[in-house]
Amino acid sequence: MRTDVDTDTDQVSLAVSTVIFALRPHPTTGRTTLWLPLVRRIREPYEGRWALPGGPLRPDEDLAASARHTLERTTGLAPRHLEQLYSFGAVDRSPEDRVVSIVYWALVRPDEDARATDGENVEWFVADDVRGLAFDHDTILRYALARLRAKITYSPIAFAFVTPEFTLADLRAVHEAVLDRSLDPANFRRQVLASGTVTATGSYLTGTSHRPPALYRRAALPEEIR
Amino acid sequence: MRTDVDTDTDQVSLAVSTVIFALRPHPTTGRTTLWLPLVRRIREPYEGRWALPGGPLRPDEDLAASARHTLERTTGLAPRHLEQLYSFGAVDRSPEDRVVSIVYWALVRPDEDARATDGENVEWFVADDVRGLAFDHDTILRYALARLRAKITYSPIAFAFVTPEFTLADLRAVHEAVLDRSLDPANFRRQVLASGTVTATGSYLTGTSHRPPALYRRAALPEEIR
DNA sequence: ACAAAAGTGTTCGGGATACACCCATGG
DNA sequence: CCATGGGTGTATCCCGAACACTTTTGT
Repeated sequence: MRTDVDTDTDQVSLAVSTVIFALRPHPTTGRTTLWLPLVRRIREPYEGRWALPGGPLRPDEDLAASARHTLERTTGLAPRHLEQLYSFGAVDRSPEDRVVSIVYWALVRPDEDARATDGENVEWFVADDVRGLAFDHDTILRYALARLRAKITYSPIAFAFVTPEFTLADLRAVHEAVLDRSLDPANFRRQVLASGTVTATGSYLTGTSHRPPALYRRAALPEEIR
Repeated sequence: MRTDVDTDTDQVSLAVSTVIFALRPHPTTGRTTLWLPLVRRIREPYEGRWALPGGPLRPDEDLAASARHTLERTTGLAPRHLEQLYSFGAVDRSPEDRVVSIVYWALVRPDEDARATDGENVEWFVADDVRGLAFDHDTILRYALARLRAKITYSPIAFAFVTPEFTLADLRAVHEAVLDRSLDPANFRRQVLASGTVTATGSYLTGTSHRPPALYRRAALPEEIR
């Protein structure tokens, strides 16, 4: 039991990690699903294991800024959605030293993540298939997945996964990929239009082998919903 | 810009603070409302100002354990509900030094908090009237209040405010106090009973000047809802 | 003409709301 | 017997789910 807390504060270190989600086709089924980039640890503990990208918090940067730096280092891209997930601080979550991790989660667009080439120690995985991560990162990933799937049902975060102009089918495909079930096109359309979160651009997407769908843009939000 | 992160980690210190809510009658209106205990700062920065109870995280204790210790020191009581709220880490939230605070929020019962005598530097305040706290604690308190009011509508956290055996009127009073509006007794009853979160004890509360209300207990939860 | 997806209309059922009304106790 | 809250019944509205049906393009 320590008593000299004030003179010995460096025993607890603080890290910021990020769960980065993107949508890509599943390697076997072809259905669009959630992927995330992981980094291979190059030193102990858990050397050689995959882990969430992260790093120590610098004294001169905010928590979200730290998460953005991590994401930039990993994928080379700026997230369209970045949000604090939870803080994990169990005493034994890291062997030897004591580390508290403040975890963020981010969403990036498929057209963006195409530019993100895998580095030598960075690789993308199907989120639901990931197991055996370093530290308590399995737990963190499950938690992030649950949060994403819950939040997409009541919050307009699906926009982070589509291009600035999109069809309602695009938006529906995002929901279907995240929730892993099909949704009624008619009802989905009505719900989205009724929510007032989209505005029609007036133009239509041509080149499809069927009726051209209307293009929409995200509406200027009168009241921000966290 | 620092580069020797590993050898100089004590520049960012980590604290755990707790927003503790209890229900008490409002001093002027008499209506039951939310109160919380605050501690007066006895040193700089913000000396003399009121602040949320908290303290540095010890290397040997988990985050929630740290919050419990703080709460025990302040009110002398164990919370019936303790939950992580959010982590605040803006660079300028504390002058001079850099402090990241992981904030928890707790709910205590009125019959418990009666035993919590105010210390010389501890005082209870009406939550909605509090302003001018130290650091960014005003922001934190607003955030906690919003979270509590949102969460009570879809999660059975009201039990944390009532005794083990309670009438449905007791439970309704909690909701009304937190949301600050009256609820239809008939509909409230049906919703609670339909939710399956309560079980009738079979006994009734006597001594009232009207029909004796049935007493209920919290049901054993088949599926925990966070 | 046909396929395929866009887009519209309609029905059905469950849950929330509002409110009338009866029940059981103390005074 | 009256006041007071406990407790039940019920009509209404709204919203989501299900699904039939029309529209508009490419091939």
